Amino acid sequence: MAKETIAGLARRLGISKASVSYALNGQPGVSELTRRRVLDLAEELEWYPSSSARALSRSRSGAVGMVLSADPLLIGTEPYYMGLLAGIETALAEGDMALMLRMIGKDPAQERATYERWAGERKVDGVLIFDHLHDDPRPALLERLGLPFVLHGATGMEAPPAFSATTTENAADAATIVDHLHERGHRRVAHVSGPLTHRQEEERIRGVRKSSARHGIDVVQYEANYALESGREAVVALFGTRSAESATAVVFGNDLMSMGGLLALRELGLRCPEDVAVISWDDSLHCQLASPSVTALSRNPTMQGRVAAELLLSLLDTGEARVRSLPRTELLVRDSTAIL
Amino acid sequence: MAKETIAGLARRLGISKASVSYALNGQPGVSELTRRRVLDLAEELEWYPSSSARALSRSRSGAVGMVLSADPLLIGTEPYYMGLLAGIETALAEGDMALMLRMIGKDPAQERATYERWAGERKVDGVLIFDHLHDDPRPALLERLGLPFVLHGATGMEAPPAFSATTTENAADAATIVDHLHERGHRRVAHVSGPLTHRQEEERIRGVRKSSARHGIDVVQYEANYALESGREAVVALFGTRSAESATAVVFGNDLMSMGGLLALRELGLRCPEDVAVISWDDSLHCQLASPSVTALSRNPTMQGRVAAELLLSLLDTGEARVRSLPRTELLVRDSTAIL
DNA sequence: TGGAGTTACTGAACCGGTTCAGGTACTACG
DNA sequence: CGTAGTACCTGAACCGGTTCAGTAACTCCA
Repeated sequence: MAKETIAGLARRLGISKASVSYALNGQPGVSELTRRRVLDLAEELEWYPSSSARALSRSRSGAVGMVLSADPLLIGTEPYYMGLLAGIETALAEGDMALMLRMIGKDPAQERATYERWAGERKVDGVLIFDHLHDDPRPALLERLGLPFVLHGATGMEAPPAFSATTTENAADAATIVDHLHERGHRRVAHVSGPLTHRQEEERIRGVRKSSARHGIDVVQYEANYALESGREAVVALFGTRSAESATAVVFGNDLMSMGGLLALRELGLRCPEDVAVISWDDSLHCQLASPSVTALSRNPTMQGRVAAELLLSLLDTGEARVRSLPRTELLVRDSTAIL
Repeated sequence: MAKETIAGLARRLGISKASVSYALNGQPGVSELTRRRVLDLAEELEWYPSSSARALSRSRSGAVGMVLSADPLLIGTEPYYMGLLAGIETALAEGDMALMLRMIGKDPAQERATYERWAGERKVDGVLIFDHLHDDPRPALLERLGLPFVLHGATGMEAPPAFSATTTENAADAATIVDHLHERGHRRVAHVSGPLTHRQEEERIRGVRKSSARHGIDVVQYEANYALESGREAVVALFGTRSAESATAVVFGNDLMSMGGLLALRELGLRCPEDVAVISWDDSLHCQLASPSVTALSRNPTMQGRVAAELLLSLLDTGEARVRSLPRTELLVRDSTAIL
């Protein structure tokens, strides 16, 4: 089973390499008869063109890269990223692109080095990046490297960005959440956000403030870092000293912090939802399984991943940068905000 | 910023392409002085060799593939695979290999097609496979395709397999679990396994039977399918009719089924651990967060992934197939098997 | 002193595709 | 009938590395 090549096929059929290539790629320049003969032979021999040879001559690797930069401990527990990944991969597969995955710690230098190397080696045709940071260095870096990219979840842009991106309706989401809490009778809520270095958090905070003001709701802000433990700490800080003006509801920036918060409430002897209601900005199995189950905003990560990947494919295809806002989120009301 | 090539470097330095190549790859044939000049220039120009050109001439793609074949819904919720992935990726990165990821549904034909294509296109140098099935067609297929592979979690081999694999100590794990239950006073336990098409389940069942017999414990067997819902169904089937001979403890094959089981127990009005104790063959955040928290066997997926990846790297390097048994597991005792 | 051995280097072939610039042969049209 | 146009096909260059065979200079030792 010596490896066949295009030259081999050509020899067997008594035609030139060029004709075989044209036939395989559906390009004009060969008769229908010849094309059929080539395709039939390729199938019969179970032959596929060498991806590296193709990549070299086309100057296209056929792969896109993704750097998952997160605490290794967190990575497995963050269901959002897995859903996103699944959506991205299926969309890429449909566009006949491979996904190259790199997992690194929360080290910006390493992420940067990865992009530099990928660009230099021309190992990927483009990359997907997420977690839009304040003064995010990545767009400029990738621009300089000439590596096409899509920023998933761009936020806080005054004007639409000059690059491809998906955008989230953080203000609308904030309104959904606050409206729900208001309807449930809450007049003083705490908002435990992720780190403010993430631009989306700024936007969420603004949104929560604005919606709350409209309803005459008081907001207490607390900055955490998406980890379970930080959700716990937030609750201890917010409710540890049972001050009279404690909030009656807490909005957590993701599902893990919600879980941490729930644990802390229990430890403090506070009941959920009777004493404190809880609502999560991210849904996941954790929210469903917790007791009480946690009301959550479902962002449908798989769908989001699909949208982002399609954006990247179209960018690679046409070279045209586009911005698409992500599909509507959905509030899944569960026990943690039940009416008493 | 026209893309530099090896020819460009050679021209700038006034030497031949061959010398540049030798210098870059640490091969003999160039003086130390020349090597330094080449390396310095490469660094100065931020130049990296084209991966596709290198892949073509070396006949090595520099990537390994992994097919995640699972219900897309399940994929995000199965923390085991994410941990595994993280371990694999970090080990591969250390060996300067890239990870190519493909996610497909539970469709064996599609998995097979993926391997055939990867082999034909020589897109990956090897693959990692897991979930050893009964009459698993993949080892033979990959052998035929000439695609090196490591089977993660091989089980039920009479003799050590002829290919690279990691093996799990299912019998020892079963003993750990049963011993613990016996110590806690249980004399009749139910074992909710994953599908018997998975070879590891056969081995686990045998192990549980054997250890139980030694302790004079009765075992009820139930075959489920790893999904949350199937854990719930198992409990309903086992405890729905409150027969006198109901078990006092349930062993679940993974964390998701444990969660489903916990929900079902609650619905049936059975208390855990008072009426029925629960123990999970897989640990995860779910087990920690559940109430009661669930005693679980931690398999340390990240470490396992690392071992599997290292095995593949050494296979690609030396061509020598090896079998390594996975590191010891650890029983994390939590509330679901508390002493009353 | 002369031949073997070593070191440093080079030209050219090669990996396996894609693509461009022709070259036939055949059809169409004025 | 001459020529332009088209359909089909080919040889050769090219993508950017690696590697082999060969050459020149220099060392070493009998």
